[in-house]
Amino acid sequence: MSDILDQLTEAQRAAVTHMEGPLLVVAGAGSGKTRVVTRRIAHLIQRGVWPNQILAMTFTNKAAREMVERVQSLTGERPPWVGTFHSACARFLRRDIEVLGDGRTGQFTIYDDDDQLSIIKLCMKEAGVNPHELTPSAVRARLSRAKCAGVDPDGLEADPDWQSRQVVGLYRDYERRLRELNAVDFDDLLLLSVRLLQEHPARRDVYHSRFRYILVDEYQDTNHLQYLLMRLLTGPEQNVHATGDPDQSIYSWRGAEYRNIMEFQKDFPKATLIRLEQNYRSTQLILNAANELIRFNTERIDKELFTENDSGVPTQVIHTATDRDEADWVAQRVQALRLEGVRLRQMAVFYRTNAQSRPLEERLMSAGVPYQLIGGTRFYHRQEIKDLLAHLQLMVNPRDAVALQRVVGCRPTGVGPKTVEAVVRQSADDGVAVLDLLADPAFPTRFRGRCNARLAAFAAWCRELRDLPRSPVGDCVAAVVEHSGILPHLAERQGRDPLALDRQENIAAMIDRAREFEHEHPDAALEAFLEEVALVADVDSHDPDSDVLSLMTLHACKGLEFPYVFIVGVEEGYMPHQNVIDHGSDRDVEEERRLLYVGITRARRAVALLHAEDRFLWDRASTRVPSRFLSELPSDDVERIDLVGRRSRRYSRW
DNA sequence: GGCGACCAATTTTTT
DNA sequence: ATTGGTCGCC
Repeated sequence: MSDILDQLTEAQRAAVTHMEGPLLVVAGAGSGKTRVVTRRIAHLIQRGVWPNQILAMTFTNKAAREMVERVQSLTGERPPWVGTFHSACARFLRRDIEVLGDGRTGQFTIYDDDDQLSIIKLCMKEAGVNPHELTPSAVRARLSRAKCAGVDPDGLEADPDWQSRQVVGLYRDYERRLRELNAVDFDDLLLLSVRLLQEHPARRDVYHSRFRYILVDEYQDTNHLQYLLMRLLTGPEQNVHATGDPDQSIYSWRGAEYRNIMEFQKDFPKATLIRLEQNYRSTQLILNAANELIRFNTERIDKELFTENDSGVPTQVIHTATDRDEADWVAQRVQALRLEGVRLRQMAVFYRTNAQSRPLEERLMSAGVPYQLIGGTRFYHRQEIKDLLAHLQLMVNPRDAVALQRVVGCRPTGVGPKTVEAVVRQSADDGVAVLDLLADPAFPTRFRGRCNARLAAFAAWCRELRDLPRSPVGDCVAAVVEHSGILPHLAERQGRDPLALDRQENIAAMIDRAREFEHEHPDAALEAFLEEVALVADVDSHDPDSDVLSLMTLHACKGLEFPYVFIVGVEEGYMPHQNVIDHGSDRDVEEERRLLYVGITRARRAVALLHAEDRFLWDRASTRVPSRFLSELPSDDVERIDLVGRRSRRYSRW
């Protein structure tokens, strides 16, 4: 017990020892929030609460894992259930989705945003919508926004915005298709869980008696559905604990409403409010810069972080001639710090968009600086990985015709889109899952189309796929790779596809990943593996133990900290982003400012903000303007270094 | 109808 | 860098 309460300030201790009733902790950047949350969980457990009566929801799987580890080392007990909203919902639905009676079963597939987009394109094609007038990604954004706000097609029909009403038909088609495919998208995980709890009080009671303590981290970034979920999961005892910081809300584009945190006390009038404003992470000068910057936002609760740390060194603002010089400066500075004995894992580079990593990577590579890229072209989104996953998804969910199409298309099978279309139509007519139809030994008699030898051979192959052993997971994935013929097919393409070798290696890495998963969860089913793969975030791949430089977007850096931080591309067009300048409101600009605030407050010892005079954008040179946010920094605490016209020409490619 | 080759178009941020 | 479209060949 004693070490749980060790070295805590009064405010922190009050939060840690809070037992019953609603609790809101407004925790500024670097104020020891994680510490407070993990210790509160440990404290609850030590006071006799069973770990499995606690449900904690974090923003990323990595945060969840960390929390589990820390609680475990504090208590030595079995850890509570910690996960993201999405993974918790996936588990609720695996169990209970059939209660909803919309035709979906516990074997549902989780579609990622790419799958979502292809379904929307299909719907648009069928409805004869011109994709140039209304782009599929705009439709997706609207549908997602509607879903996250809890608006169904009927509700959208009443929307005052005609552009929203325009997509009502597509919304209905899209939903119908997902139901037929026995699939859900990310938003559905939340939406259907909310529906489950709202419409089936008996299920809700089950969850209430199971989870007596609910904790929600990063509350400023919850959307309406997540808010409803929290309220629905909170039992009559109201043991709900939310933690967050309105100044770090950076996901409004995904439906996050930081008003949720502002109104917690209205929702729970008995709530205890604890504010953590002392920062233990950064130097005074870093904090001055951050405080001064965020003061320019009008919509916020007044909050001023303070620290008793050293004043440190001024924040540097570096103006270079080109993007190449910018990358060069970072590489050289990293090398210099290394010579001073700073480890690479103590440094990180942040940027606004994933595409900005390219010039950095080139310089770092030639300078011999090892780095890890968080995000970017994500592993699980590579085509060969998606091809392999489609096989597994089809095994689990025999109704997944989208997966079937991918399986057919990833290598020559003698079967093409037209034939698949006919088979899918037949399976719909018969009311039989498409894989079950194909795998049926009586397929030729049940399929009313032409059944030539190639199709019969493919049907036999499908039967073998369906009957492969599904556990243990590692063996299953290896067997599917073997059966799929993906590797020989890639080997054959070696000459024409320069990436063929990489792809083969990625497939091998995927088998390793499955074996690892099997090792961590010996009894887990194939479904569980697919779920993990579908729901892992990019920050989840961040490995703080390997001694390399970390590169990531400003969104991905949330929740992390590094002694030395570089932020590149601090220019109009990136910060704020061009889309915000062109179409955004003041509120959107404020979110961009918060994004930079989050980046700066990750740093313990020093921050450098870089911007270039000229930059290659879409293969064309463009002249850049420093970000408006740079002029908002306190000039006394900032050191401005202008390198334009000095060493630039040496490295310039013009 | 299937398949391979070639060209264009898209990328803000992510569970 | 993936994908979706079109074209010519089997």
